[in-house]
Amino acid sequence: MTIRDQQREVVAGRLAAHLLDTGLTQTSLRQLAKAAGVSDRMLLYYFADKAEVLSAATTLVAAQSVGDLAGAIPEGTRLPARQMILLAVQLTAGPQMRRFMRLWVEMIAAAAKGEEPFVTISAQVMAGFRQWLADRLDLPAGTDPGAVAAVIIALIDGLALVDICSTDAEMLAAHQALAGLLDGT
Amino acid sequence: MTIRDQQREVVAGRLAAHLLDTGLTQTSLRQLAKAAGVSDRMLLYYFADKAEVLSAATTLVAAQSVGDLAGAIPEGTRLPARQMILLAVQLTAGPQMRRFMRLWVEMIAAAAKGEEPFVTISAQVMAGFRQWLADRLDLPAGTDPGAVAAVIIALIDGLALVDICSTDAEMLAAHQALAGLLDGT
DNA sequence: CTACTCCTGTAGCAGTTGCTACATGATAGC
DNA sequence: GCTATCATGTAGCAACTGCTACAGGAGTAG
Repeated sequence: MTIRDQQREVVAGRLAAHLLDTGLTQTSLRQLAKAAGVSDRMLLYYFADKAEVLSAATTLVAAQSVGDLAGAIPEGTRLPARQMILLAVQLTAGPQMRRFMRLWVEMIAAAAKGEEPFVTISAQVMAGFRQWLADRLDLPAGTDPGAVAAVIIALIDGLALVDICSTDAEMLAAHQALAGLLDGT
Repeated sequence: MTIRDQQREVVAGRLAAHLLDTGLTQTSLRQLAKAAGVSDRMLLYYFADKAEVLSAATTLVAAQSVGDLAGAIPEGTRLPARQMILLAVQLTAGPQMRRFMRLWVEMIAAAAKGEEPFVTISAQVMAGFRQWLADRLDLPAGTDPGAVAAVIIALIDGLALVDICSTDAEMLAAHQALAGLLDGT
């Protein structure tokens, strides 16, 4: 492994943390280089171009976050939709995961603008997460697990969207209301 | 009313259409000016700065879209949560409203980055829509209408997010799965 | 010792950004 | 007719953008 390959990993790790901290607000090459503790010149030596830099950093962030999520759900768990929703909402509302959700929203918006690498990566992460969730759902026969997973993801991501424009108190009330909706049949 | 005031309205209208078409991809002053059919110099004569330009255009878009939505729901209607969800999903999935939802996602992401005028406007639109929806919900006593409205908005907006990263077939299946979830039980 | 590849810093280019200084015509009040 | 405000065009500035050309040091193979 050359120095270059080592640095690629080190830099990607630092940029992953940087993106979790700042979202996509500080993503010029010079800002990224500063956050990674290298010169912008070297950033483009380690990676081909800006898209590859962001690609490496965001896939790493996504992998870490999926890992965190997976760690909180024991292997082999299968839950009915309602309980999965409650668990997922609870997990993603924590301070750690909340930062990722905010970044995730920004990534999808960038994908909506057609910006690479976000179009590609968002689609991959979304598909991966949908599959991951579908495999852990316990559904009635004849139900499409992928489609139900998509709905659950929509609710989770939607709450992250609403969170951006709301107060903490409003979010708390919303979480309670959701529990009530799922509870009272 | 001075020419300036007239132009402010004309330009805002053209920019509203422009934003619905292109999202937030073409939002430099020169690009906005071109879309409005004026020079960038004049854009900054009509409006104080870029934030005010975008503010005028986005509030207009939001007002128009809320109007469209309101037109599809007769005055005085009150629906239980499940039916409201189905109706809202159906309305926002149409080709017209879908463009607004995409723009809306981009606006919230810009708000997440702390960009003005999106922080202010997103919060206003979100609060207004939540109130509007709460007033049209028929809920059991003791339930917080604003909180339930927030959950419904989260689901609607979340579906728009998922839509960005998904195929049409996947979205169709998701809509069916949602109907199934609300129907069963 | 030489040549060659890997690594890294300096400097800068061409394009875009938001915004502004300045000049000029038009119009209107007196 | 004179002055003052409104309206509009031309030109440009300073900052930032992604990216690159070039030079040089450091180690290594022959």
